[in-house]
Amino acid sequence: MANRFIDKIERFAPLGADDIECLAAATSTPRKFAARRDLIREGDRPGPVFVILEGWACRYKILPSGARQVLAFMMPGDCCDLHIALLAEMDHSIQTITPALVATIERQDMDAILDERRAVAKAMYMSQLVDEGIMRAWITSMGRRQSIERVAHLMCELYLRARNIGLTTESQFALPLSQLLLADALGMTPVHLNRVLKALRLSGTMTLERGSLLITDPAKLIQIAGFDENYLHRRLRVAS
Amino acid sequence: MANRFIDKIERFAPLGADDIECLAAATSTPRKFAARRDLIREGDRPGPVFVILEGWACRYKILPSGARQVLAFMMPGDCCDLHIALLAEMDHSIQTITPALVATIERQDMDAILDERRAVAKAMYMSQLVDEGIMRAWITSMGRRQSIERVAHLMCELYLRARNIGLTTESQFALPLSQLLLADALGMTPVHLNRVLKALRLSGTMTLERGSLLITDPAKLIQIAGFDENYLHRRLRVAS
DNA sequence: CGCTGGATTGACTCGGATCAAGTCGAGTGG
DNA sequence: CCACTCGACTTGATCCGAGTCAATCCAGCG
Repeated sequence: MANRFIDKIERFAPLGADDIECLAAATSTPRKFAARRDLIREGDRPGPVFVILEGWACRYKILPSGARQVLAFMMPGDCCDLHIALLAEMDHSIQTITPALVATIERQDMDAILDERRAVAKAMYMSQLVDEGIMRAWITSMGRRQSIERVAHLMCELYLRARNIGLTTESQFALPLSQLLLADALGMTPVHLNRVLKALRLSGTMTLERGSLLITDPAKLIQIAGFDENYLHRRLRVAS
Repeated sequence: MANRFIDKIERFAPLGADDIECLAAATSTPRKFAARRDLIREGDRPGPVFVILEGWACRYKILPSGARQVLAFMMPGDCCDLHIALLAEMDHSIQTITPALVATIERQDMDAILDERRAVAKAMYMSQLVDEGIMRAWITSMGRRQSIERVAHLMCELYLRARNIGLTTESQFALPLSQLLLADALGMTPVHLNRVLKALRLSGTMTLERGSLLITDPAKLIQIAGFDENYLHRRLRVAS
């Protein structure tokens, strides 16, 4: 049975059979969650590290006004901050988007892995650095990109991440995110997002429908987004 | 001689005399940099970890259009990602804002410290988690806050961070950031930022001039910002 | 003392928000 | 099998926050 977390981590640094076994053991008893279920809420005391094995989740914040800002999308293989247990309180919530299979790693186990398994620790730190890079890209998008560029950029990011874990076929992949959720991630209104998606569709760039994204003109999408193809993958130092 | 980095780190976890000595040694040969000098550029191979001892710096990205997005402000005591050396290439640049005193910690030294000094490692991980929290707050600001709220929120953040390291007097502190730089951080135009600052000044909330921020009505500033006072400090788990 | 880069202000434009109706499709129950 | 409902998606009309363009103003300084 595939473990998408191990698959992903393994891409960052070569792991020994015992490393893999150790990770497999740590994530061997995942739990099933329904869609739209909070795994942890803002204000909660952080517990174990969450690892998404199947399905999608997101980090988000709710503002006093009631507005929601999605901070990150988590797809199979993703996990949350390694040292999260050091904080007294979550500053954001994490919620499933689709039904999901989620493993948890307790703090001591996590610490033990990071201490004793250097290769695993290295791979996981790299993964975390990539996630930070994604956050920086989001800040850049929200601050300095027009809405159509922002949408295109996010789609590039999600496509590449999905491809990295083998979830794409050709230039298409399952993207189970409602327009409302995407709008909350992109800092725009659902109405305007809808218009932007229409424009992208009419220009023959990409089509998002029935939970699936089809990129009809990758070059154009990348050009609209001003996407730096290096940003998610080639930046990683090859085994040093 | 005060070492603002140690002062800051020490607030996160109790350190032994030997821990402090070790950090002091690691940052004992800082270098002076002029203002507006890149410490490292996007595309560069990451080197040592930078530690700002005196002065201000910022992380930023330049878009193909030439627009700049500032990703973070670094003040005395701040340092960049601990595991930065794992990446093949920087995805952003770091530049001094004012003349600055910057120490560097080589990769092996950093690894050794994180390995052997558990208290130091813990404190530094907490510091990094706080920085990540700040990034999430920035994403939230850019996505879901009006410009005046965004400005107020950033000022609250900077004030608190400055206060934490003892750089404030009453409700005032040195803020050597030009309106242009602030605009690039807030995702707005300098012209509009100027108007927002004027509005905040006229409403008796705060005044930013000649490199110094004076908060005349803290309660009002917090209220405009929708600032969660917990977000930078009380979230830290007290020595566990 | 003129130069230069930031700060300030005004006039005008525009991207995206808001408000308000629909439309469409998957369930659900009669 | 069809009416009913509910949530997500669409579309049109209008408004407004923030961007753009273009002058000044001003302080530090070579």
